[in-house]
Amino acid sequence: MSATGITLEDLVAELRDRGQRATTARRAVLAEILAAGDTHLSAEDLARRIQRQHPAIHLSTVYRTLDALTEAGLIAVARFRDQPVTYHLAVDVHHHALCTNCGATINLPPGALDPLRRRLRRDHGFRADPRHLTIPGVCERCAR
Amino acid sequence: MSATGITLEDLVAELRDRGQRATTARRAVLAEILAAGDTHLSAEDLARRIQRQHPAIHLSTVYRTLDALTEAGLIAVARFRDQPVTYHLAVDVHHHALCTNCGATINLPPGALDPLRRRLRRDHGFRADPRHLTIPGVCERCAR
DNA sequence: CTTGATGCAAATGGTTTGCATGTTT
DNA sequence: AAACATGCAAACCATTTGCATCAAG
Repeated sequence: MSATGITLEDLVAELRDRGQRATTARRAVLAEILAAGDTHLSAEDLARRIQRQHPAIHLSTVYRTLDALTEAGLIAVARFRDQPVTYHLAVDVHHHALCTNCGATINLPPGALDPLRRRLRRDHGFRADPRHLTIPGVCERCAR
Repeated sequence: MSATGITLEDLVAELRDRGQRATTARRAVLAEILAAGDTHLSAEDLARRIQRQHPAIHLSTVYRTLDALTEAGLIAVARFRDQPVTYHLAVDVHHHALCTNCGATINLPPGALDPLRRRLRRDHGFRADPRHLTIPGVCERCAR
């Protein structure tokens, strides 16, 4: 499901296109997020992993980098419950279902929420913007 | 839309039924949440309001009370973005849409997400539990 | 060389906790 | 009286920020 053929260089190029600098820290963050596939990582997760290779890269830099990458549209944010915020590649992934038991993530196709959006619009005049919506529940394996 | 005929005494009775004590602080919190109707209040919002009548009730007590009431199923939690967590009556309100512009809340009928749940179940074996889901977007008035 | 990114340490802000005391049952 | 809730101050923890230094364009 995460077999997008995206490479680190694609992401770096994209970053440059948005007028952002491609620094060591940013490459490292992108590389780890790319390597993580569907797994969602917190800022601290990322810092720990990155520091195996680049001990000098500071947690605060990771936070600032994550902000920059989010702003650039390369990565997206997901929150759930009390857990710290997590990040993942934004490439055409729009909604998630998150297993509250094992933490597994299911990426939903971009249109999955369209019927709901239409209904909200029609019945309540409400323009839903569910780009970063995470739906809690229990995944197939955990359901037994 | 918040014209549920629920009274403070209903809530207090419910609380007692769950084996919890009906203290001044808990009554005060329930009263404010009830008075707030569809508005979502943070712990600090509630503390400020409560302290107008009961200056001695401490913010930490409000937090502990909110935990207790949530545990008892009387109130429910909603999160959005970076904002602090907010609380509202749990009585048969299951999903929300929240205007990111003005903060207005739209309560969706309990079945509003059923089609989505069915699809997730059928296509991914995923049992969604969207009890506390809050859908961001822009409400009718703010859309112009 | 100029602008923006980084490391570090310190600050922030929402939330939680330990403990002695007060209140509910 | 026993069990539990509360007030207060202090701790926590994820995240942010100020500032001097460093690296990318």
